[in-house]
Amino acid sequence: MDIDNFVCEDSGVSPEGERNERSAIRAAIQARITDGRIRPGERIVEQKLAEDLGMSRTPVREALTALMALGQVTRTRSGWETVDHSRDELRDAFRLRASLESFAAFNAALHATEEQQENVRRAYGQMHAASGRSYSDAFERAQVMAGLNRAFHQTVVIASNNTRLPGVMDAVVIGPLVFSAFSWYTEAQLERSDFLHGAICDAICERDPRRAESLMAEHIFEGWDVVALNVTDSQSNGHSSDLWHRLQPDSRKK
Amino acid sequence: MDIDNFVCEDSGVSPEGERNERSAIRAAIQARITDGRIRPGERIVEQKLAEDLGMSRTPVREALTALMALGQVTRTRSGWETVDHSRDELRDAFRLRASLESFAAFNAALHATEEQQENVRRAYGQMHAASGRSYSDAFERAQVMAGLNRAFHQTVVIASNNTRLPGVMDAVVIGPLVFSAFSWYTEAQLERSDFLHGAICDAICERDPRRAESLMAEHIFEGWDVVALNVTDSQSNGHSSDLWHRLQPDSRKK
DNA sequence: TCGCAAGACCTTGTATGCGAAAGAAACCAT
DNA sequence: ATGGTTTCTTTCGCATACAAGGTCTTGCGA
Repeated sequence: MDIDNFVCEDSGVSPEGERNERSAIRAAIQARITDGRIRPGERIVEQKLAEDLGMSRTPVREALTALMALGQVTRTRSGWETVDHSRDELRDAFRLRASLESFAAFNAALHATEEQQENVRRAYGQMHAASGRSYSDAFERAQVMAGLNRAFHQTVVIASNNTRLPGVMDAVVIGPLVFSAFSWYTEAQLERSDFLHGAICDAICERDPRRAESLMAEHIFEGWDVVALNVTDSQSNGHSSDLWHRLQPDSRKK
Repeated sequence: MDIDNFVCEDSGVSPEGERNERSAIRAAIQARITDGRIRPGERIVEQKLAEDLGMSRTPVREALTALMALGQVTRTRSGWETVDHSRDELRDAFRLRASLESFAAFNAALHATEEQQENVRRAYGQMHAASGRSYSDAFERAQVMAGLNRAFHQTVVIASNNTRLPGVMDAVVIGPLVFSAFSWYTEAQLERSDFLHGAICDAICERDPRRAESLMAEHIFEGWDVVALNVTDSQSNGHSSDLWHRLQPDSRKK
């Protein structure tokens, strides 16, 4: 099997309902969407994708169905395509995410175990370190940072100890945006983000739910600020990362 | 096709990504789960279900995949089964739901159009009327009330005008519980619920977000109170409605 | 040159076949 | 009688076949 473990961060806490093989396929497709190899609004042909992943249509189809339930792809009259959110939809998604992640932070501060606190600290530490590093190109930076960022937020969500939450988050986070956002951050904004991560981390470990909650909300809203500045008006059509296409010129297959 | 339009409330706002046929299948299965024809934790055999619905395994499989992404069924080592939530998981789901529906109510109060306000009023009115009616049996009552209740909450969610929210709610509401809950409500509790619905309705129409928010949270939490009293300890195993099995004795197919 | 229509091509939706793996049952031995 | 092993049955996972519907192209006529 030829599945690339590229930005292949598995959905994290696999909800114990999927077996690896299966979620690997989904993750592979998801990765293609988040990092921009499949652009927003682009059509997806089952056969092509199947060949590309070295398998038959059936499992691909299944993965796409799951992704549809998570709101990442849609079915058009005939065919699949990745969703291309309008600016309003993006705003909605961020507001919702602010609400949910605040909830997560609040509960993490309340209920996180020692070990989970440690995980949050570690995730923060890694990201803090990574924001100081230098990178060969913007793509690599975005890739690394987005991955670690995702890990941090996921750790907090898990630390909330709400069994239902991780699954729901998958339906809220807009992959491509979080990814390309990191190519939009200025140095100052990156520092600010890092600072808030640290503060959130502290609030959780000091068991200060209200503080963790409001910090997280603020953090997400500031994320929206960055996105809002960079997303063109209404129908976004490719708001997100052309990064991959700009930086990986070899694979410009049509 | 032999799909029953029984408790076949379509997912409401079909996220514009599914076509009727498809969502009808999903709804049919969902209905079987919510009203207890398929019990929590019960195994699902693709072939059986397919025959039962008068179709092949493939579309059934697809529907199940979608339901898995929504956290309503899981894949075991080999096979499907409906999720059987532990008491803790149910608590988590209700807390999350409280958070999300508060968010919905808040935004509904802020952003609902005139027409949407009217829809909320109407949904409340219908449920208010229905709680006065008399019913032939407990099953019918639960069925009608659960349906209208769902409609009311869905209307509020839609009135929030957050495009992302309806889809997310599907992953949070535990079907079987909302259904059987209505067989647990005492007369007083039903009245209380009705009262809160009215208050929520008012708060939304008077554009009082904070009030709508806290009322909704309270409403959900009180819902949890009822559930908490009726759900047996940890691993629930059939906490929910045996209603269907008790009241529809003819279809006791094993 | 442009518009419309017919045809070819492509893509999905559903059904079905087959191999593999899990589960159940039966059987043997201790 | 019980435990372990072996066989047998069930059920899924994946691949593939075929039909229906959509899309694009091409060709003809105005």
